[in-house]
Amino acid sequence: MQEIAAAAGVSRTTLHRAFGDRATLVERVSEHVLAECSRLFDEAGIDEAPVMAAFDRLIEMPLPLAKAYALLLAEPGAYRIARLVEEIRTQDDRFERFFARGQADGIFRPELPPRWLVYSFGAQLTALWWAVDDGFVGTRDATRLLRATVLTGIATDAAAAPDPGSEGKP
Amino acid sequence: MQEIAAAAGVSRTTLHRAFGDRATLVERVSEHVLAECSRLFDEAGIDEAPVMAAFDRLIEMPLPLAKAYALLLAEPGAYRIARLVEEIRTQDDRFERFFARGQADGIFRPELPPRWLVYSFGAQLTALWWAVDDGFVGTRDATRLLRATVLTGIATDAAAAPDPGSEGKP
DNA sequence: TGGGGGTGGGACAGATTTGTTTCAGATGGT
DNA sequence: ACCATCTGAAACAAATCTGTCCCACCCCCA
Repeated sequence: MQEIAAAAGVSRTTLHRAFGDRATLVERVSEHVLAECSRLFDEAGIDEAPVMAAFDRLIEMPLPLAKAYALLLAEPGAYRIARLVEEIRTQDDRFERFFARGQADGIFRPELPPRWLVYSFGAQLTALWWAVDDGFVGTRDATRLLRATVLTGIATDAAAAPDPGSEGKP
Repeated sequence: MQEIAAAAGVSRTTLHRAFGDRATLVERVSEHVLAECSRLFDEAGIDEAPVMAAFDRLIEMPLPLAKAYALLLAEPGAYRIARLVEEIRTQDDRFERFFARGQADGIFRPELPPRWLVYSFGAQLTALWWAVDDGFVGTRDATRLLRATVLTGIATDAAAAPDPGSEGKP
């Protein structure tokens, strides 16, 4: 509480006046993050817009939201609030349907479980915020790097298709 | 402490006798995790073995270590121990050199900063543990999914190369 | 000049955590 | 049976955290 108040630039007293209990504080913050996330999904049109276009809008998500979402998932107290757990599950399911739709449309590889894509994408989004925060990635490069890594991976085309079996050996 | 002791199946007293202070406990555990990680890097031969072979050995890393490493990075107290921070930096640099070597050998895309590859790979490794833990990914599929997602991404070959410009439109 | 309304500092009791000590019981080797 | 060693339960003081007061202060508006 002391640290939170200090980070927010207010006193512990004010923090308490604004949110009351500690439990209600995490609840309010979590609700806000989830709602913001849902709003971004809406704006990107992940339910109905063309998959690749929605994907491109999605990866421009503001990084601070990714940070907040990661911190929310890292907060153990959040999992004790049934409504929040339910909401997180709902969002995951929604995101999973997006990837499944992409697979049906031939955009995403069908052999990868859509649920795994949710995890993988989310993890890389968090990693991107972290890398930017640590100063290793510029804000300008962020979207490009995320798009490249998520969509086409890190291997070169030559290395990714070793079936022809004619490269790499001296 | 109470929870840690319970999770370890011992009493709080024994935990204290074994590690003394709480600070020294996190320090000892962190040291162990870092050392284990370094040992796995050695075994995989990330400094000198052929890049793709080392990569394939690396992605078979035991998931519990990824879990422990993620928890270590999530522990705020760890960053107050200068030696640990230094060690983490050393490991990151070593891993970054691995990716740079892969780029020099034509295995990894040269346009992605090696440091970002460290972040992206680490994030997906953590995500994989999480997905397995949540029951969405079987232990048997784990390595395959990680390899596919990291190396070649999630897009189909058709969607990944939209330059020819002849697919996806009805 | 005189209030509202919001804010911070300080103080407070209650709860929780932490580190330590003591003692009783279990284990295992000789 | 005996001793060494380890463990857990309980109790304890010290420290920290939490939630709530109260009061002084500041700022803005009338």
